[in-house]
Amino acid sequence: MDFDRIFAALASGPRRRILAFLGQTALTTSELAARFPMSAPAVSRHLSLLEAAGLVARERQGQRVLYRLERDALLEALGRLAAQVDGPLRREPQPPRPPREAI
Amino acid sequence: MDFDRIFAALASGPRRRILAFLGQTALTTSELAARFPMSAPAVSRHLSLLEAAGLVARERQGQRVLYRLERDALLEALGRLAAQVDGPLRREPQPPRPPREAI
DNA sequence: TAGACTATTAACCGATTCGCTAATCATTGA
DNA sequence: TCAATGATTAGCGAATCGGTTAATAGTCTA
Repeated sequence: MDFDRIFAALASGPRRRILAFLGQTALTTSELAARFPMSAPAVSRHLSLLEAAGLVARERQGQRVLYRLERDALLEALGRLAAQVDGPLRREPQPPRPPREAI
Repeated sequence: MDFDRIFAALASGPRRRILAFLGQTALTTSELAARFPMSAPAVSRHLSLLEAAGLVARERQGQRVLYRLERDALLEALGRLAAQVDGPLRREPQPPRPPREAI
């Protein structure tokens, strides 16, 4: 898992907003660009970065490219950082919980 | 809550490692610097940034300055991002859970 | 296959980041 | 009050980021 790349990607407000949009529904580059005060090439580069981090997946549909959120990758990264900073006292073995509650 | 500053702070690997150390125990600047292949001024600047983001708190003790992790601020930020990207289907009202499990 | 449309890459620019060393500030204690 | 110690700030250079416009690539359709 690409921890460094993921948190580098999350450092950008526009990228986090892109992720929030994609959390609602998958969107194409131009659909996203229409929602941002930013050129399409700029959006495209943010998406490339997010894809390299494994936070979004792309799927070509004809001329368009549809992006969707890789929700599990993001939640796993957030959970892993949370675990890292959980002090020893809080890291005592706990009964496994179902995935949704694990993060 | 300083969302932008927090995720900007988390973009740096050394800073995340600092947070992991502070998750175990509070440490002074020089104690941290001894654990990193980095000069004390560099560590100090990372700590200033983390403090500005509200992720650590400083407490002077004589000539030393002790830094401790602001665990709740970090966990709250991670949780808030997680909530932002949780699609509508997953955002259905849920019974409040105790703080530790909320993240 | 030519043209239209979507997406990406290239090239550039200003701002920021991140490390360093040197200098300064803060505190203690002789 | 001066010297020692720990922490921070200043100032510098190399690298990266984030946006722009222009050029290129990929895909559909007439």
